Amino acid sequence: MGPQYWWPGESRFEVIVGAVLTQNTSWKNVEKAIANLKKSNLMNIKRLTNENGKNIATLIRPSGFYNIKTRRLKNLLNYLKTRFGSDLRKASCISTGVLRKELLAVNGIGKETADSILLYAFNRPVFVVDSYTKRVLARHKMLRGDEEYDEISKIFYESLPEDAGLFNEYHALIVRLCKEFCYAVEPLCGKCLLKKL
DNA sequence: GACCAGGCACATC
DNA sequence: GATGTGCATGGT
Repeated sequence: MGPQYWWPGESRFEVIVGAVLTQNTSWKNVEKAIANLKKSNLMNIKRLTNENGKNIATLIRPSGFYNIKTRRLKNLLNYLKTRFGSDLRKASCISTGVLRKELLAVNGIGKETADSILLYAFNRPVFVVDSYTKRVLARHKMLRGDEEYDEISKIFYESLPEDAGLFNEYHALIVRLCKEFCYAVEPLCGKCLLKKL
């Protein structure tokens, strides 16, 4: 199906911001929040780090959970500032394992958000397990349903070569599958049945 | 008006 | 360790 060009974002920093904003939120809403930040010239690590929380919260409002997401962004920005002096290029000399551990230590950054940042912002060979991933595996009876995050990612690590580019495309295709075809809970919902006919 | 969307932390048992 | 809950908007 050709390259999917993921993650949708113009810069590494934009990917990082989007990873937090999209927590339990549709990407459509996140796009509005990102557009607001860009309009205010705040899609920049140093400027956003120095911006007051109240204004950030107002701008990211469309993405929902705006107060808690503002706090999470602040926590993450604070880590990036103390660790890299807000220069993301400095992350290149840190091992993926260490980077992941540090990201997970930031309050508000869980496994999926950390892995999204690692893969899509830092190009590390990490497989992202999100609700799309789980849905596809579940529909193909590859999950019982009570597996933990690391247990699910293990399926991919044990089946695929460790390759960031491959993991990127693979996950993007899983998402495309979910969006273009019916991967809801039921085997085939009425709407998709009609579409098929 | 109900339900859902690319989570996470925290309280409680 | 497992389960429940708050966080909030916008689209269908």
